[in-house]
Amino acid sequence: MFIELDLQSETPIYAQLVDQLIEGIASGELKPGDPLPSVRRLAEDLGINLHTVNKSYNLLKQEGFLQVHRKKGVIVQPDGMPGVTEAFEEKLRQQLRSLAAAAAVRGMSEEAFTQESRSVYRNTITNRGGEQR
Amino acid sequence: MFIELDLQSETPIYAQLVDQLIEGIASGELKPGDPLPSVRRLAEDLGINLHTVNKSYNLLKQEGFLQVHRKKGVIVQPDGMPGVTEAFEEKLRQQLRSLAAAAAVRGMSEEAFTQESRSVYRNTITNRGGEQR
DNA sequence: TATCTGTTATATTACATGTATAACACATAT
DNA sequence: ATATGTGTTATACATGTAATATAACAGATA
Repeated sequence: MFIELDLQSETPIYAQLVDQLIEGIASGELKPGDPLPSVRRLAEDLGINLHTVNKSYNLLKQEGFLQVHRKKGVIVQPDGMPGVTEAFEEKLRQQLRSLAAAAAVRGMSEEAFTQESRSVYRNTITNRGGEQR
Repeated sequence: MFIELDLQSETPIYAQLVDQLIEGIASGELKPGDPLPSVRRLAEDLGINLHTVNKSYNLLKQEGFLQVHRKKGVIVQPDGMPGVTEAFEEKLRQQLRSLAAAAAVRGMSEEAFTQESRSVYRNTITNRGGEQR
């Protein structure tokens, strides 16, 4: 599992980590039941603090993407991922609204925006990391 | 121009304001050359501080969506909006990647995600809750 | 002259982020 | 049993951001 953090980014480290773990699950690189590194191990590997990793893990646990087993440690949710809840749809729409408006103002067409969304979705669930085009 | 702020939201007030002004421009509710309220006026109307409005205006000015005229005050960019820059495309893709992964993990199909994007784009550039213009 | 504009400066409060130690209960391997 | 590793919790500290509060300035306006 590749994880690349940008310590200069305005996006918090714990949020970058959450994003990349979700992308790992979406891409199939992380499968249900797979173990994740311990908070101390991953923190050391990434050169960050234990509590920052713990915060990410807890957020993912709270959303139902991870489980914590006293025996197996932290694993990817093996009993089915959370579905498309009303809360998620609302958040998705709100974020898309912001992106769509910024795109439209800059002259990006409906088709271009829609195709970009489709393209990103495809790259998300298949390829990872590499550049293309 | 309706502006609704959620003071309880985790999204900063200045960012909500930036978003809604861009949506106003995208929808056509705000047209190039249109004047915006003064920082003091808008701050008072919204019940927030002058500097918060000023921060939003400055961000929008810096991105090229607003102009500040010594005579006309703050107006919507009359000389053509910024286009689809490389920096914007990169930011758009990064945000879409996060959304697409979260959607995919929850079982949202490519088609559903794509159609949601298209739908939101359409609602953005057309009518906004019964405005006349 | 008095008022309004954006702008700048300073100060303060509150909160988020990230780090740093330390300790706890539980499980596991030697 | 002892040592080690696990997630978890508590406390503390430094830094930066967000938001507010006053105050002042230069330029435009009525």
